[in-house]
Amino acid sequence: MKLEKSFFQQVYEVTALIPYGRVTSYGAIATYLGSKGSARIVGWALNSTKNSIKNIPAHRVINKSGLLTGKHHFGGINTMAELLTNEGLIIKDNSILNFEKKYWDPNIEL
DNA sequence: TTGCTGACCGACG
DNA sequence: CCGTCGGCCAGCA
Repeated sequence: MKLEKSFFQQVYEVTALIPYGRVTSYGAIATYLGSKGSARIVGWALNSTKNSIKNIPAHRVINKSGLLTGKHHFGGINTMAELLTNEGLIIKDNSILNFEKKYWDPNIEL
């Protein structure tokens, strides 16, 4: 299959496929796209999602430690945590409880 | 056009 | 355990 889409575009697709109440990591998406070391780019792409008209659940994407590193960029410091909490997740100290159980890996699910 | 930066991750000392 | 560095891709001055 030839995906001539840009790395960013692919990030949007994968992020949009994240099920409700699930979370994944930048590295997982990067790995799924074939660029393991491009985890940073994933975060950069998600930053562009704010500018995008599409409703991308970027709040479901966090770092591999289950830490909400990107909460600063959601307009509000608590915005990301509240969004996740609203989905049934539990945020404690900027980290997700039961992260392993709520973890959604595109490499496995897709 | 060149160079720096950014929501990360893994390796090394 | 903690600090530092390289790699990856795209946007911007």
